[in-house]
This record gives sequence, structure tokens and C-alpha cells, in this order.
Amino acid sequence: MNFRQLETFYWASKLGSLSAAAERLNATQSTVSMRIIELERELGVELFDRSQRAARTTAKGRELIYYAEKMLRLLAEMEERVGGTGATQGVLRLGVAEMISITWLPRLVQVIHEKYPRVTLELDEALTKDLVERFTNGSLDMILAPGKVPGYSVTPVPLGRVQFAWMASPSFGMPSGVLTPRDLQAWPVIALSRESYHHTSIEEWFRLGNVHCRRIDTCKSFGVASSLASAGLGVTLLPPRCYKDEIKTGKLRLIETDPPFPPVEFAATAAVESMQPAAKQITLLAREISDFEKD
Amino acid sequence: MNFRQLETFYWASKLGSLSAAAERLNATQSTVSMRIIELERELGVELFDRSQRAARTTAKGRELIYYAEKMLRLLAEMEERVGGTGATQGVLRLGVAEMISITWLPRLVQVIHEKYPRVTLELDEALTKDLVERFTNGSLDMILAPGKVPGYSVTPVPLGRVQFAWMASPSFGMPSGVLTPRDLQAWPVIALSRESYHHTSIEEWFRLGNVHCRRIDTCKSFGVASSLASAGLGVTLLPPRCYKDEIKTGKLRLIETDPPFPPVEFAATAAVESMQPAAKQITLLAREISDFEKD
DNA sequence: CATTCTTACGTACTGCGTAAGAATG
DNA sequence: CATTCTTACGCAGTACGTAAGAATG
Repeated sequence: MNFRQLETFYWASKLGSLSAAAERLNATQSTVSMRIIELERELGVELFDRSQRAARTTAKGRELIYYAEKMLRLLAEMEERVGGTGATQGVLRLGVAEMISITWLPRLVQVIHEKYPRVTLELDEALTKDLVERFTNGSLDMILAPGKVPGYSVTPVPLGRVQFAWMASPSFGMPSGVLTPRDLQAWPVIALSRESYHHTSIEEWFRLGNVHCRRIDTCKSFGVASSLASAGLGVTLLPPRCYKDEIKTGKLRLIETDPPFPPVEFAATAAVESMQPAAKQITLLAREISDFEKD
Repeated sequence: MNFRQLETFYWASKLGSLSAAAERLNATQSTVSMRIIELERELGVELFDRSQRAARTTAKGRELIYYAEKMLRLLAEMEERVGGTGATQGVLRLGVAEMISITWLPRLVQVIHEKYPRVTLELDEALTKDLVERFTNGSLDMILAPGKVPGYSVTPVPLGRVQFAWMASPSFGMPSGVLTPRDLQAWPVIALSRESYHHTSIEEWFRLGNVHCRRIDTCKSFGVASSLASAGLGVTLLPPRCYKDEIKTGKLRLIETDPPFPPVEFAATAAVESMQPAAKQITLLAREISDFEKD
């Protein structure tokens, strides 16, 4: 009996499927199956009910979950306490919002590799909503995203605020001076996908000005939004610090508004009892690396 | 990292020597060394101080002992609770007194093998004193012996009483009838080694009769004592049930005494938190198998 | 019939013991 | 110089992935 079998059993029972566990563990279905079968052989007990297609745990299996989880947590704690940072190994599934991936993510990755040379990163850039969902169901160990993740068993670490500003092509014919939501409302807006934090925040900003904007076009990234805006297809909301060049070269022009767009709070979030002991430490590392505006 | 490494580290630190751990684990020195080195490599930490010849644990090593022990206990508990009896595996070091080895030990061994087919037995017949010592220092998982083992963290299970009686060769010229310690005192006595339970009990019996016996010759086993007595070299104290044949064929004659020799209490003893989960169960098994006179 | 789990098989690797080497008291 | 730990090396058994098979809804 070994830790790999227990870990495999843990995820197979938690995810309710051997194939899901295989994906989670970066192994093939057949390997996962063999590990479980070997574990059952060693214990002399059936852990999964094979009569159905899906693998459901038996009573004995459910008993084992308790021990497997306890064992894996103890292992993680042991590696964290006894081992140096170089000891922690395995895969860290890190979900990041675009804002972070285009700013200090590369530096974070580098520092992680230096401090945790045996940890493999699996980066996942996606919309905050998807990140939160994947984090909640356990397929991400940690996320770097705006807003707060709901739930008690998380350790959110504030990363600072990011200033967003409206911008458009100078050739777009926007009036100069300070504009209100009402002034902007008639112009086509370019935002990220309907369900994104970006999109929601924009709608909120207009709503607080008691107006609805007429049209919101959506795209998938800041990069695309910036291109579209540069091409004169609308006004968009971007972090100026990332688009200095476009502003300098006159592709984009900052639009002052009243009220200004409220700064967006980012946070690093890991599960309190993550199986990956590095996760909690790396949220702190992220705070150090982050160059967002802090309190 | 795996359980074997942790188990090896546990014993190496507990016994204070890699070679002792190797013997305890039925492995070679080099294997133990490699397991420790690999564990250190994986944790990125020195666990033993190699500057001296003996392997002393470092601070980090002492931290790890806590986790290793917790982990191994959890593993044992898991196997015990989740696995069938067929699941427990490993080596059970069983120390037995001669009285048991010449009566129901074979049956116990057979039942153990049936119920725990994956458990290997390491039988050790020795004097009670040695058994208790080896049990106390951890080189025996369980002992079957007369008397009580001192200490709190043990689970003694009474196995019943055994009647011992004085006997000698009919040609030895002992007076017939009921003899007192005073009557016996002058005759040469054959006992087990000076430090044995047997020897001590005999001295005690004479002491209670307010006499000292003149000479006690010693040997190493009941078998030898019986031969010597049969050959007319003295009077000895043996369990009659084991020497029925000798009595029937007239090689030995029972000697009635007043007071009679008090029956000897046997017990099966295992450590409360034995690493070998089968140990506690097998003390109960031993009670079932034992055909000693019970309350 | 697509999905999910199991079985078969060849390969690569890990872990062991033997044996020789180094260090310590 | 005997004891204790480490290193070298060859072998054997284990664990994996690929691929094919069986079963289920």
C-alpha cells in the first residue's frame, strides 16, 4: 500500500469516476483502475461498486475515504513542516485572470519555480466566473482573480487594487473633457464575455449612473478589446498601465469620467486545507510579487 | 515518499542505529541506508547527523518522528478497520515461553496462518525474563508467558493457569507420601536457568516453607530437565500434562507435596498501540486456543 | 454507440541484496 | 581493527502507457 493508491482512491471517490480521477492526477484511466484494483486486493475489500457504469463507493470504501483524506492531509502537513520549500512536489493548478497574466504572472511563475523547483504548474487563464467554479469543485488549487471567492474554507490574500479606465481611439470622435455615464451610454461599448467580471462591473457602473448603455459588444480578452477599440469600433475599459504604449502612440485615448471607474480588488485564494501544501504559501508569494496598488 | 521509508526512518530513529533498524525490518543495512537517504533527498533535509559513527537524529529528524509515528499508526488502524483480517500483513514477532511452545503453540500458529495469511511469524522461544525484556524494548510485538508484564501501555489477556508438580525418577529413592518443602530440601533440584521464572518460583516455594534447598542444578528446557530427572539426577518441577507418557511408563513419578505447587498464571501481552495491528487481535485468538485451566 | 471501466502486453524504472569502500572510535 | 554507514552494480519485480476488450445506459 502506498500514498499514490490512497491519493488515487481519494480523488476517484471524491470525483465519483475513475476517468475524472485520471485526469485530475495526470494519469491514464487504466493506471487509475489498476491502482484501485491493487488497493482492493491488498485490503481484501471491494471499494467500488462495479455493477453500475459509474464507480460508486461501497460502505468499506466510504470508511476508507476518511482514512485516505486524513493520511493525505497529514502527508501534506509533514512535507510542509519538515521538508524545505524544495521538498514540496506535485502539480499546482493555478487559475489566473487575464489582468494578472499580462502583468506580473511571469515573475510569479519564475519565483515559484525557484522556490519550489519540484512543483509543476498547470496554468489556466479564464474568466473569473469559470475560475471560481473550477476552484470550488476542486480542479484548481488556487486562483488569482478579482473579487472575493465565496465559502469559508478559503484563505483569500488581498493582492491590491487595479485602476481601470475608459478608452477609445482618438479618431472615434468622442467628446473631450470629463464624461458621465449618461455621456458614454450612447456609444458602443466593448467588454469581455457577458458572464465576466469585466462585463458585470461595466453594467454596474452604468446602473449607478442610472442609465443603461445601448450596446455592449463582447470579446474574449483585453488584447482583443484593445484592438477593437483602436480600430474605432467602440469604447472599452482597460487598465491604462497595460496600454501605455497604445496611449502614447495615439492608438487609444484615455477618457476621463465622472464618477471614475472604481478600482478593482484582486485576491489570491487557496483552499484552507489544500492537498497541495505549497498553495497557501504561494498566495503569500503572490502578494509579494504583485505590483498592484496596495493599502 | 512512501510508507516503507517512513517506517524505516521510524525504527532507525527509535533504535538509534541503521543496522538495528535493518535487523528489525528484515532488510540489509544498505537498503535501510538508501531508504533514509532517499527520504532526506525528497524532503531536502538532513534527518540524521552523520558526523558521529552512530546515527543521531537532527532537529528536523525529531520533527519527522512525530509525523512518521502518527502516519504508521493511522495506517495500522486503517488496515485494521477497513481491511479484512486477510489484509494485515507484515511480520509478527511472537515470543513464547517453553510451556506454550510444547502445548498449544502449533495450533495457534496454524490458526494465525489461516486468519492472517499475509502475516509472517517470527517465533522466539526464550526465558520469560528475556521475552519481557525484548518486548519492552520493542523487538517483540507480543509475548505468551507466565506472570504479568509491567507497564501501562500493554494489553494483558489471561490465558489460564497451569498446574506444575514435583517429579523424580521412581528409582531415585524419594520417600513416598506427601512431602513438605523441608522433606524435599535435601534432594538435588533441577530447574531452568537461574534467572528463569521457573527457578525463581521454586526458590519462592522453598522460602515459603522456611527452608532453602541445598542444591539447584539448572538446564535450559523442560525437556532436558525431564531427561535429567528420569536419569535419576534430581527432582524437578514440570507440568504433569506434558509428561503423562513418562509418568505412565514409569520414567518419572509424581511427588505429592504440601503445600502443592501453586498454579502458574499465563498471559498474552501486546503493546496497546502496536504497529502490527494483528498483535492485539492475536492475543484474543491465543486466549481462545489456550487449553490452560481458566476461571 | 459513446462512455466507462478492465485486461493484456511491452517497456522503463525503482528498489533490493551483494559486495566493496570509507569513516569513526 | 571492528563496527557503522555509504556507494556501485546487476537483477528482479513493479508501475506505467498503449491498445484492445467488455459492459452499461
